[in-house]
Formats: sequence, C-alpha cells, structure tokens
Amino acid sequence: MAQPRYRRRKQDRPQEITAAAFTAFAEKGYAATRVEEVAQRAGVSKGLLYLYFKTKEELFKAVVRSVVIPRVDALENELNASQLSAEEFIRGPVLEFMKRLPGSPVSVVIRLMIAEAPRHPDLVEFYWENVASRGMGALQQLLDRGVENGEFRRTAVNDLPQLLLAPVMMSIVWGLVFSQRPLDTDTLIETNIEMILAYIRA
Amino acid sequence: MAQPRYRRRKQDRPQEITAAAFTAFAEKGYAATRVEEVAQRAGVSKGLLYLYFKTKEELFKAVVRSVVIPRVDALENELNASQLSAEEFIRGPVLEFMKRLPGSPVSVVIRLMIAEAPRHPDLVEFYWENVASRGMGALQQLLDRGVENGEFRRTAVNDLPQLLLAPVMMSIVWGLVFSQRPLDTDTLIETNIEMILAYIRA
DNA sequence: ATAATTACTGACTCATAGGTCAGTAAGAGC
DNA sequence: GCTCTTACTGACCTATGAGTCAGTAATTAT
Repeated sequence: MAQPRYRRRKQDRPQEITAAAFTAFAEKGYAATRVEEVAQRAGVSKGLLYLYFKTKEELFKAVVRSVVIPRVDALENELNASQLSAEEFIRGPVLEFMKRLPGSPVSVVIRLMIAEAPRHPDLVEFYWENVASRGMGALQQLLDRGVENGEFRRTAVNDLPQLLLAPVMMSIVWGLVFSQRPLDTDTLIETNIEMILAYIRA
Repeated sequence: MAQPRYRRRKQDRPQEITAAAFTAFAEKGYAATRVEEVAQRAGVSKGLLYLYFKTKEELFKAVVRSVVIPRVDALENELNASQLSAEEFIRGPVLEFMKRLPGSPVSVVIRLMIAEAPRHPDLVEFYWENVASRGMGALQQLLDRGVENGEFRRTAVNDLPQLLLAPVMMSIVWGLVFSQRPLDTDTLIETNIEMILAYIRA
C-alpha cells in the first residue's frame, strides 16, 4: 500500500507558503527570489502556490502583512493596558520592544519596503496606515502623557517621536548592510533613550 | 550632406553611462532596471555599454563608486583643514553636510546598498572601507578632540558616533519609503545635534 | 463501492532581459 | 584622396522565470 503522495491541507497552505516566502525574501530579496523556489521550500508545487496567491506581488504583500501587523497590535495593546508612568513605560516595555527589532523579521520587512517602495505604492500606503502612523502615534501619545502629568518638560524633542526610533533604524540598517561587522545595538538604543530622558525630564 | 549618425567620444562615455544608470537605478532599483534602458538614456547602444562595463553588476559598482567617494573625501578634507572647535565644527560644517544627505544621490546609494547587500558582498566591503569606516572615524575623531580640549565630558555617547548619524539615517529611510509624506528632516537633525551637545558639553 | 468534488501536480508557454558579435562608419594617419 | 584602426550599432542568441492549465489523486458524499 503506497503512502499518499501528498495530503490536502487547505487550511495550512497559505501560512506555510508565506513563511517560506519570508525566508526566501530575507535571503535574496524580492526580485531575486524565484516563485518556484518558494514553492519548493513550502513543499508544494508552483501551481498550488498560484491557487492561493494570484501573483508574486500578492504573495509579497501577504508576507509583509503577516509579519508586521501582530507587532503593532501588541505594542498598542500594551500601551493602552499599562498603568506605568511615561518614563517607566519608555524604560521598560518600549526599550524591550526596540531592542528586539534589529535582528527580528521586521528588519527583513524594512529591507523589502526600502527596496520595493517605488514599485509598490499601495504597499507603502498599507504600511503607513497599519504600521508607521500607528507606531508614531503611540510614541507621540506617550510623550504627551508625560508632559501632561508633569514628568517631562515641553521641548522640541517632544514633537519628534522619530528621535526615539532613529537609533533603532540605524541599528536595523547597519545590520542589513554590515552583517559581518556587528554593532552593539542594545547599547546604542539604551544610550539614546537615556539621553532623551535626561533632556526632557522636568 | 548627412550629419554623422554618431560621434566617437570615448572619454565621456563611461561618465555619461554611469550617470544614466544612476538615474534609472534611483527610479526603479537595480534589479528592475533594464540595461537597454540605461543605454537609451545615455544615448548609446546596448552593445557599447557592454564595451565599457563587462556586466550589469560592474556597472552597478561603478555607479556606487562615482556617487559616494567624492563626498567622503570632501568631508575628511574639511575636517583636517578646519581650525574650528569641536562644537563649532559640529554645529557648522557637519550639520550642513548632514542636512544635505537626505534627498541627495547618497540616499539612492543607500537604498541600493540595503537592497543588494546580500548579493554583493564585495560591494559591501568596498563601501565599508571607503565610506562607512572613514565617516565613522571622522566623527569619532571629532568627539575625541572635543574631550581632549575640555569642551566635552566623557560619557557613553562619546563612543557612539552612530548616534549623531541616526536621525540622518532615519530621515533618509523615511524619504525612501514615504516620499509622499515628507518629514521635516532639517529640524530632526538639528534637534538631535542640539540635544547631544547639551548632553555631552562640559 | 462508486461517484462527485476539489486540492494538488508538473509540464508547458511566452515574454523578458542579460549578454554577444558580425558588420558599419567615424575619424586619424599618410 | 585612400587606408587603417576602432568606437559604435543593432539584430541576434539564450537562459530564465512568471504565470497557465489539462490532468491526477486525495478526500467527501451517497
């Protein structure tokens, strides 16, 4: 009695395929990754892949979505649920969150976004609405809260949440390009937060 | 009497071709740019392009080199020639230099580096030796000089020249992805420098 | 069991784009 | 002028990889 040559697993295929695509894109980038290779890694035929994703571009979008949305959700929930003061929240959960980003799948997504942005304006739009604006909004809200309850002074820094994130972006990009020359990203991020807090603290 | 159909201009071709390639890469990225299109933009045939550049990859490297080296040279020379104090030099030439980077050709090169780094390790090596390590070295030297002549305290920030550059990188990446939603990069960069100086000033 | 359904395969098509090269004509030398 | 060198052209070759689809076999329904 021969084993069946394959199992039908409609439920799991999309996830498995996006996971395989993520790995492949991470290694080679979007353009240089062949759809057939993604299919192989996912253990399916190219034809099946095209049953679940209409084009390579659709697959690309699905990958970005799958990686990025859970993270932002998590951060927002944490922020809303927390009882910590602004400074405590920044030194605690925000710092932890930031330290995790370089080296995480998010790095790969950022590489893909940078590389493919000009060719995928609708993906940029999606990313803006679901990630960037929400993330920036959360940080801004945190800084405002600190000012309101007297923890922070009002300075130019307070309206630039990008300053909090800049060393994270620096770390991510550094890692993407100079993977052979590691940077102490934890220290970079911690030191920046220390400096900002020292600057804005009332 | 017919005009000649073309002129022989051996001297100028390489420059013109790398300039055309730069523009094309800027718009579409490396992978999505066709060599024939570069040739058209440069006003030559594809065949001629291949007389000057053995492969598309060689062309790519030539583009990066042509954009990036003059800038680093300029910064280093300025630093060595200057008589300004560390703080004056940072607030003056360094700030000016930084403000110019987002929106300059360097942005494009950074996009290309990020996107293509995994496929072109030797280009990464080149970039490290000729740009990144020299640039970081110059900034570090500047910070050290400030400490030596008593302008700056010795803090954790002094050993992280990446902190000076982080908002520049943030601005560049932001511009690469969200070109439709401009960020006030000048303010971001200025505010960061202001904050760092306030933090390390003796 | 048997039929009906559909998840799945893999060989195929076809457009694209990197790279080549035989031939052409611009310009230099005489 | 005539000849020689070589910068330059553009038609061509070929590999590659996105996307298709007729057919197959695993599962479900009867």
